[in-house]
Amino acid sequence: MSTIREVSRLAGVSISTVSRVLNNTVPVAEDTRARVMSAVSQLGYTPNTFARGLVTNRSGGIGVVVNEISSPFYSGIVSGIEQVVEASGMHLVVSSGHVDGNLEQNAVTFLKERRCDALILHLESTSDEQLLSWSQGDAPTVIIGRYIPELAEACVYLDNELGGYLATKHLLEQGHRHIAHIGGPLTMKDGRDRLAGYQRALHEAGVDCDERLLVTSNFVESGGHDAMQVLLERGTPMTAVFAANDQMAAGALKTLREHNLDVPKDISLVGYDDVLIARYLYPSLTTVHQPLTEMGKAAATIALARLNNKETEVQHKFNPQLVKRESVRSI
Amino acid sequence: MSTIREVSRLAGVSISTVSRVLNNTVPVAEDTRARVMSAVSQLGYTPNTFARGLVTNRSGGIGVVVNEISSPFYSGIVSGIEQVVEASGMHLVVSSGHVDGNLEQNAVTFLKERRCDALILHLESTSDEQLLSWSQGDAPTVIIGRYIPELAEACVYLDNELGGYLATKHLLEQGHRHIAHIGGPLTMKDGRDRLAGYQRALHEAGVDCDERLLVTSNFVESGGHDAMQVLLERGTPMTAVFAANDQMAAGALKTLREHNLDVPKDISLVGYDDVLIARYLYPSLTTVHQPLTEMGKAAATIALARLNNKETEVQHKFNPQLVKRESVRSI
DNA sequence: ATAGTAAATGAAAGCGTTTTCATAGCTAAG
DNA sequence: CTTAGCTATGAAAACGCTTTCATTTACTAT
Repeated sequence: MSTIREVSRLAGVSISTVSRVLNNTVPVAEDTRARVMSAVSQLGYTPNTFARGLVTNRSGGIGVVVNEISSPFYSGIVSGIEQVVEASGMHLVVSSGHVDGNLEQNAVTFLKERRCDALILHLESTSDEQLLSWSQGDAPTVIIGRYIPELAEACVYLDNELGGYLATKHLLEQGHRHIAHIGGPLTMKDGRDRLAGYQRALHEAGVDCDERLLVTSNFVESGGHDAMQVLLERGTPMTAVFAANDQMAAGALKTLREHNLDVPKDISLVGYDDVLIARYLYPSLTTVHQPLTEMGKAAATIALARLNNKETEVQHKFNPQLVKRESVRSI
Repeated sequence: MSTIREVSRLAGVSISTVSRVLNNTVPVAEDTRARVMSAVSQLGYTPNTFARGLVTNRSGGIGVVVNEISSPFYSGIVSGIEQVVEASGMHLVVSSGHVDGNLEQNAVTFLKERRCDALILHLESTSDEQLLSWSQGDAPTVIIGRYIPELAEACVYLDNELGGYLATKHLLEQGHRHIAHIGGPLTMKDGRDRLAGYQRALHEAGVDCDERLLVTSNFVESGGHDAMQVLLERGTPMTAVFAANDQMAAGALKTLREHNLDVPKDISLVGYDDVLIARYLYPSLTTVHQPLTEMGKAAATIALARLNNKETEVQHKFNPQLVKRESVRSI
């Protein structure tokens, strides 16, 4: 690896001049600039990141923490972040939280130690207070999937209450009156908000909110499967189910099929997230779409803007959208 | 941020001693070690990565290039890599190739400039020669999804020919004789190998390889959809289809449904990859499973071993496995 | 007792940049 | 013709660490 000194010797200038050419900080005479550039390409010189970082205190890395990269939900977000970050010549350092609170903490600490220039976090088991304290640190911090008033400018999130409302309202409009809800864990804000939206839609329509039509479970396929089982065993009449995410909907669909119930003929079904499987299920799933990639892009844009002390007009609150497919019928 | 100097002052020792305590390089008297450690935690000191890297020439980062993080296929691999890398106290720097050859090049160059200690690559549009030349560089390089004889020790790959063989053989065993194949692009080795396995199985069973039952297309849903359309239009009799990946199988399934053909009653269907959707499709898809996470782990293990000049016994060639679900029936 | 050796520690060089400050060479104003 | 004010460049400090080499101290062996 060649150094800036070798370049300067070959070009017959001082290392300061080489640095200036490379960083475009100060005007340099055209011919010296040309000599330097030619020396650079002759030697195949690339600046040493460490030396540069030591002086500038910038690593060029943006740290990202999500629960689990391999989930379609998170990888959609990461993909959006990546596009923006890489376009700006920086790079992505990824770490997973794996749902566990301690691991989330570790992941963040880890990235901070690695001197990431900014952090983009989607955390579930970490308190608002903790996030607040992290945000005081040197590295600009952007939070995805949560709204914290004190950090409003640093939050990118989806209106989950609205999503729940849209899903339920759609079912109401199709004539359904006995609508069950398979909710996510109430410990998670996403789960609570979607439930709240469900309830608001029912109230607005003057439909009673029957407790027996409500089950909460985990955001995975088996969670939906079990929850549907519970609903059927209760025997409460229902014509539609709104599941708080697509994987739960898929599980519920399986249970219904096991009971020889047809979707949407016997029971209509709505999911949430619009991940890939929603399109592939049979019947394809009516669900609530979240602009994951867009949200990732927005988060990255905010992070970069803060890093460079620039102002940006970026959307913070994203709206979910109902995607109508084949799993709902009107009655 | 506190520095090693402040720690040394607080502990009443020299900075060399602090460094020695922190890196465990040389024995240090028990009481001095204790004094140093207490100073470290009092100040909340963390070593500056840049300064350390400048001396050691190690960044602690492992670079990963895949086509597209948001695809379930790649994120499975990345997830495996991450587990191993993070357990070793290093971190992951991720960059996407996005199928395009130039971008793949860029991504690798980018990571090399970032002084990643090792690289793990899953590339599609890059030649073996290029990979070979990259492997000569300072950073150990591991290649996923390809076998290059000169780099045998650095390759982690799946026996795709065997996978194609298993899928086809299964259909043959169920009594099928007219088996179509929706292949991937023949420019991609994966596509060619799976096709080869398909042909070998047919030959072994003494079944003619009818050209009219062969279509190639792109590894996406619409590719499968179109390819199935072509097969049906040709009108060649067939009772089963082997698609070269699950997404194509899903597309084919859609086409069949549009033509009121039932799977598996009228046509049996086998996919490849066993990504999440395979389980969720209706009927759930018989497919060929690849141990993605395991392969990622293996790749990371090799990279770390090379980095530390250690020997490891790691599996390089992984075997695919047939997963029987509901999309095949015997005739 | 004394030389010799091992163990623990300190001093200082060096890693490759960026950046501040100084200087040399000009141009324009008085 | 002198001097102030630019502009382009160079010299050198600083960033925070690891590591080599030197030094001190404490022991062991003669």
